Amino acid sequence: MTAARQPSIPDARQRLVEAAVASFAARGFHGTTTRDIAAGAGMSPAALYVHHRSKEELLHLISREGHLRTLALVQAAVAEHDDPVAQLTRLVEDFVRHHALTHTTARVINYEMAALSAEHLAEIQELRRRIDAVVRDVIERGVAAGVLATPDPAMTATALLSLGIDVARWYRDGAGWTPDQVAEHYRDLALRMAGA
Amino acid sequence: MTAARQPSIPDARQRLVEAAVASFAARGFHGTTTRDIAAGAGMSPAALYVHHRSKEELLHLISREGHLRTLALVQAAVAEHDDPVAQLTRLVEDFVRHHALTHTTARVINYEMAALSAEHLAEIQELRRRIDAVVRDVIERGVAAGVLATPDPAMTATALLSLGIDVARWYRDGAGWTPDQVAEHYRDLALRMAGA
DNA sequence: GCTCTGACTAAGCGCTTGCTTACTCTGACG
DNA sequence: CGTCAGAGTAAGCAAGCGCTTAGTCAGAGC
Repeated sequence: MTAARQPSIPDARQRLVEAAVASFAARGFHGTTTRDIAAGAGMSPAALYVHHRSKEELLHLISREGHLRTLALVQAAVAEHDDPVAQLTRLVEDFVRHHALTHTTARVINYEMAALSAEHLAEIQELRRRIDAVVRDVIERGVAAGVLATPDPAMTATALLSLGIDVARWYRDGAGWTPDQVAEHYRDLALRMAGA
Repeated sequence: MTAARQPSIPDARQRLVEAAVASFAARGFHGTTTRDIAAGAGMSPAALYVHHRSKEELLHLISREGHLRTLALVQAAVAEHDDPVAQLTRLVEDFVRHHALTHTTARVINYEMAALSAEHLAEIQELRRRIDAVVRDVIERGVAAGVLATPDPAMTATALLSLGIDVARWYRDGAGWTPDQVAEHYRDLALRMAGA
């Protein structure tokens, strides 16, 4: 009973999520119709409501999974090393590469937040605070240990996150730089910014 | 005839523009209705069409004026000095302060571009290329003169512009930092990034 | 072979959308 | 005082919106 629906349901459900990501990224949440999403998944308009409660719930699903993945990414970067400089190096490189690689999803989760319901928005903002705290903590520990130097660690943390997030806005596939090239250059910029 | 309409027309027309900026920034272009805009300007829904051709034309007007102002800002910063380091210092400080001060308008012109018509989008992208060229040129001249040092001036220019633009996304009035504080800190970050 | 479950859809409901039409009103001009 | 231009509006149209209803159909279980 529970095993029998595995091959069928997740596939269609996931196809709808992927079509929603593509549409939301291209035209925004309010510029996307439920018919766009269903057509993108090769289904009739009503099929969306077989697998998801509403258009907003789709956005929430995309947003929550994306933020959880980003939180896991920054936590993993910090867990790998003890030295704040090594942690920051790894964190920025992974964060930037991730935003270049998944720029379509990243665009949705960072620029369509205003379309979330009040409760869903609050949940997402809590995840963002936790991501923010990890980055700020790395810089504060680095400054305390004397291996980093910046007059305002909180603002420098904001700038580093901002720099990484905004990659999702301007990055284009196959136009100039690869995700690895951007990640490496940004890693060096970040180390300079933090006074390593 | 031409002088007589001065006190009346521009006022109502401008009020509609300001209401559109507020609505577009809060809910996005597609999330804003023409009734929202008209109500924000204290008028009936039909009044919008007395002063503007369409909702999209309002966005175009806001976008063009905003980009022209930003272009003028970066050109003025470069015109003030001969030294690339002094030019970059002034440019980043003014650019960032401007994006913090006018974050509502800046949010619209940077994050609602996809809602423009094909022709209007092309016009705006040309303005953005010119803004980009000014910043890239400053860094390239600085590197050539040996007063700046970065392995990829074009990517560093992209990062600096990105950092300034993204201020419009996260900056909140009266929450932590003043526009001047952000401008000063970001100026110092920029000089480190560019290897001054 | 019959039943039942669940993925999927054709049709469409009630509402909102961007924009228009046909009108009123005010105030400047001769 | 009559005319006329232009700011503004009440009412509404056609189209599109998110979502629902009532049903079809394929396959698994007995």
